[in-house]
Formats: sequence, structure tokens, C-alpha cells
Amino acid sequence: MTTIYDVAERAGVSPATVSRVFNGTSVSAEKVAAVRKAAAELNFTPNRTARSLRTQSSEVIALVIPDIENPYFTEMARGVEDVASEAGYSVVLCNSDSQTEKEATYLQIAIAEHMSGVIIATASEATSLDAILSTGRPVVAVDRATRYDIDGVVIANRAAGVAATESLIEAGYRRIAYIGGPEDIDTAADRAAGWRSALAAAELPAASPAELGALQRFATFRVDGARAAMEELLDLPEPPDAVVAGNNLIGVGAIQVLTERGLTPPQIGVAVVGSLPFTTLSPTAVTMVRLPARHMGVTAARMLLERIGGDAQPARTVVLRGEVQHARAVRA
Amino acid sequence: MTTIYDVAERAGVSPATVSRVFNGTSVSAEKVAAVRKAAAELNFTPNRTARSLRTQSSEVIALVIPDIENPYFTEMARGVEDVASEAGYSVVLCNSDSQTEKEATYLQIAIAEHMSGVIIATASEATSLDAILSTGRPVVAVDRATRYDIDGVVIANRAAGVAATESLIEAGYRRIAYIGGPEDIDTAADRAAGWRSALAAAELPAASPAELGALQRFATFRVDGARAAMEELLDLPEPPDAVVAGNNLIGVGAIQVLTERGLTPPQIGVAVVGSLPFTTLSPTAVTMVRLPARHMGVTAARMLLERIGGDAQPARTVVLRGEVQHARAVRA
DNA sequence: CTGAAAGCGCTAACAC
DNA sequence: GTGTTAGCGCTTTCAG
Repeated sequence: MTTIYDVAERAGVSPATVSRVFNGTSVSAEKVAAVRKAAAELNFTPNRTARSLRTQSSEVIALVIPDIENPYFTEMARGVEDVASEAGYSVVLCNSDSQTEKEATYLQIAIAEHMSGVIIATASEATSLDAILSTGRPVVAVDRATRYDIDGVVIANRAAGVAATESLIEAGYRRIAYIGGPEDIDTAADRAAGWRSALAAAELPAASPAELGALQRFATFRVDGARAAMEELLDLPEPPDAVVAGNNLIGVGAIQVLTERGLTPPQIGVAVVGSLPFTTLSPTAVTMVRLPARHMGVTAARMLLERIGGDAQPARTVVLRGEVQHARAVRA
Repeated sequence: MTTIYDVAERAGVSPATVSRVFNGTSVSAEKVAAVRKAAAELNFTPNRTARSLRTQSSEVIALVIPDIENPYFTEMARGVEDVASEAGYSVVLCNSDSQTEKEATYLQIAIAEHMSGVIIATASEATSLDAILSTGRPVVAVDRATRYDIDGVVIANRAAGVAATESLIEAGYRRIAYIGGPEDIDTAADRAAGWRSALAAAELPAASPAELGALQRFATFRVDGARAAMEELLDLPEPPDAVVAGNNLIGVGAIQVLTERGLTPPQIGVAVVGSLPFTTLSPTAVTMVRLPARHMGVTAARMLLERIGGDAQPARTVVLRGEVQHARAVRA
């Protein structure tokens, strides 16, 4: 491992000068040239660990997400990564698997490794950001709001739920069920609230409290949970004629079950809050409220970088809206 | 930031003893207790940066993949992460985006950050591992073999290509096309070779050199490229009656185009080397040669950890086979 | 503009 | 078993 001292010796300058060259402080042109030459010849790369120890910071940010296998989050990660690497930062992707303990471990590592900041889609309401915030490091919340007074980028979830449901109502469906994520996750709760209010606004019989209960299911935000919920719904004495899926994977699960039972959309109406990832389905049959995942990542990364740069304005929350893409096919 | 000295003072011992407690070397029971108590009271977390600088290593491994948005690679990442975190390592996920330069940057960072090792699915044949290997750090290749004498975990790609093609032949298809990834990526080339040899073995007319050329397409390993290739194939004067997709996303793209043209499988035969991620299609219509992505990640991570632990046996290459899941529906 | 020197927090000899 | 001490490679005052 070649160090700053090796380079200094070869270039005939002091280590401090080499450091300055690599950090952009004023050094005379000749010395800069000499240092660069020596560095190139020795194939020198500054040791980031040493720099981190000295400066108490590192050009690394952590991105903590609940499910690395969900394309929604990987798309978001792409956005984060693109702006971060543009700015010379690398991003450590941490998969919390929706577990608060794993999440806490990663947050602890972020501290111990002197990372510059973290972007987090929290596992649940229970997530504690106390430790990381007490170090003074900036934290930006994505996708899910937190109880802390920090920057955030979220989706207009209620509006997305309303839009998805309305699209189904307009297409002529009447008995519209809802399958969402865990009740204790606010994004899931908000989308469900949107569904309820759209039903109520349309004065549909399904909007009665009893019916609402019968037609609503809280699953996980994954394919399997959604499948089970969809099966249940179809086995109801009076099954729904349409369903709103609370996220992309729930949409996949629901449509899988429907397809297996020969009920491909639009025989049963389907609207998804989110995009169907890698769908092989005719894109005209299902309404999607597309969520700007990449943009979310980009925005969050920019905010974090600003904070790392010392920006101290009051915490901001950016709300992004989903874009409705109506099914073109109408009810059979 | 509380340090080892603060803890030492509070516990009435020397800093070295505190260090020993946190590193499992022999310390008397009372002192261990005193140190743990003091550490807990002060909310002490060892500073990993300082440790890394001192030990010239860190409990971090890099996983470099060409496409973070491909579920095949995220599934692999899950496997890596599970065994790594079990062993107390964290993994930095680096998306090379199939670009050799980005890849080189990440590899450089892995060195500069003293990471313990790297698992890499190379962007192309051109990938240089010289710099990282010259530091003595272990590197394990996944999915794609390299020209270096290092550990690797790969798929039996030729066999997978053969299996996919044979499945179509058995189902009665005769004019079987192939859409694969970039020609300069060996996994793509091997799968294509499998397709060719299965065709030849069956003595199909499509196996003539001229036909082979007409029926073969090299796209990207992504949805868009596959779509274009599938369009081309269908617009041929004599279009194919079946197609082998070289990876999961190519399968998605091909089926999308087919569906849009009203040619849902099994009207045209489709076999995919890989799984259709999040498919909403009836799973009976398409043959998949499922690739053990997670297992690959697990195996690679275990090998890497062994090397990090000092294992110096000759380089090993583990070859994993895909598992054929035949379409149940037969040709219309 | 440039060099000397003092650490950042930790570990690993080396003594005792 | 435990303390003392010398760095790991870098940045950053402080002089000059």
C-alpha cells in the first residue's frame, strides 16, 4: 500500500502538500504537477479509512430499505445511487427485511463507520432514529414518514388510493375490495383510507361499515400475503367484482390468483397503487397509479447531500403524487 | 463520540483492556463486567474506522453487480447478505450498470476502504481485477467466469440453453429462435451454444447455419432490447414458432411483445433461461429453467468468508445447474 | 505557499 | 492477565 509519504518523497515535497493536492487547497502549479506525476507512477490511491478517522466523516451514505427484492425499492435505490455517485459518494444498500432489529444494527454501523448520512424507508412506526440523530448526522425519510422532525419524501398515498378506486368506479365496478399492506404502516393505512373515501363519495352500497370490513384485507407488502388475501376475498359468499391492490407486489399476487381462477382482468377489475413490475400482462387491462420511485430516490439524495453540505434550514417534506394510468379495456 | 479511553477511565482499567474485551481475548471476569457496564452506561460503540485503519481490514464486503434492477441479481444479493450478516459482515451493494469504468471505481473504493473482499458479477470480459487482486484481497466471481485464477460460482449455462430448447422441441415446436444477451458476455454465448446444439441434435431444419443466423438475436439483458429483437423475429418472412429467452428480463420483453400481438404462449412456444419475475401469467404456459440465484449468492459468500479467514487452497469453481420447470400446456 | 508535528480511535507488541 | 506505548495514513493547525 503506497502512502502519502511515498508520494511526497518521490515528488520532493512534504506529505502535507500531497494532501493539499488531493483536497484542492492552493498549491503551486509545479508542485501540483510533480505530485500528480509521482502519484500516478506509484499508483497511489488515498486511504479513505485514514481520512475518515481524521475528518470524522466519509463519503458514504447508507440507504436502508425494507425489501431489497421489491423493484419499487431498487428503482428508488437507482435514483439515490445516481445522484450520490455523481457527487462522489458511494451508497451502502442495507436491507432491513422489515425488521426493526436489523434496521437498528445497520443504523449502528452507519454511526460506527462514520457515514455521512442515511436515507431510510423505515420498517415500521417503531423505528428509532434517536441514536443516529443524536450524532448530528442528517437523515432523510423516504416513502414512509417518521415521527421525527427530519426531511422526508413521501407519496400522496391517500390520493393514490382514491385515484385507483375511482378508476374502478368509473369503469362500472361496484363491489370493490382492497388488499393493503400491514395496518401499522402508515402508507398502507393512508391508501386504504383513500379507498374508503372514494367508495363513500360514490355512495356505493359497499361503503357501509359492515361491507367495508368484509372487503378489506391487510396482508404483507409481498406476493404471498396478497395471494392468500385474494383467495379469501373470492371465497366470500358475495365476492367483490374488483380489487384495489395496495402496492406493486400485492397487485402481482392478486392477479396471479385471479388468472389461476380464469378471472383475468377486466373480468374482475384491478387497480394497483404502484406499477406492475416486469408484467407480461396486456398493459391495457389494469389501472396503475404509478409511483415515482426513482424520482423519490433522486430527491431524497439531493436533500441529504444538501444537509451534509451544512444546510440548516427547517425540515422539509416533499410530497410526490402518483400518476394514474387508466385501464383502457372496460368491464366485460 | 465516546472512546475506548472514556470507557477505560470509567471502568478503572487501561484502554488495552477495553479493546481486549471487545475483541474476545482473555480478560478476568470482573474486568469484563466492569468494562461492559461502563460501555453500556456511556453508550459506547467501537469506532470501526479507527479499527480498520489499525488492522488494515474491515468487516465489509463489496458485492458488484451489473444491474441492481434485475431481480436475478437482487435475489443473489439476498443470499450474500444473509450469510454475510450472519458472520458479522455488512455488504456494500455496488451497481456497475454494466459499465467497466463504474466497476473500476467501485473496485478502487473497495481497496481504499479496506474492505475484506469482493464478490463480483463482471460487467464484461474486459473487467480488470488486477488492482484488487494485487492487494491480496480475496475476490469471488459469481454468475460470470473471469480470466483470473479465482474462486467462482457459475451456472451450467450451456446445459440450461439445451434444456430450454429441448423442452420446446418436445412440445412440438420446430422453428425455434433465440434471443440472448450481448455476444461478448460468456453466459450469453454459452446459452446460445446450448440452443444451437439442441437444435442440431434434433436434426431440425432450423439448425442449418443460414437459419441459425436468421433466428438468433443478441440483445441487452434487459426488457427493451428483448422487445426489439422479438419484433424483428416476428416480422421475418418466415417467423419462428417458438423462442428461447436468454435471461429473465428477455423473457419478459419477448412475452410482452407476443401478448401485444395476441400470440400468448403456448400459441408461440416460450422457454426462459431464468425465472419470470413477478409474473402474472399462468405459470403453466412457459418453460423456465430456474436459476438458483440465492443459492449462488450464499455459496459465493461462504467461499469469500473462507478466504478472508485465511483459507489458501487452490481456486475452486462451483457450477450450479438450473432446474427445468416444463410448461404444462402443450402447443395449441 | 509550504513544512513540521500533533493527533483521529484503535490494536498489538512488548514488558511486567 | 494487564498496562504502556507506538503507530495505521491522513488532515490540519501553526509557523515560517
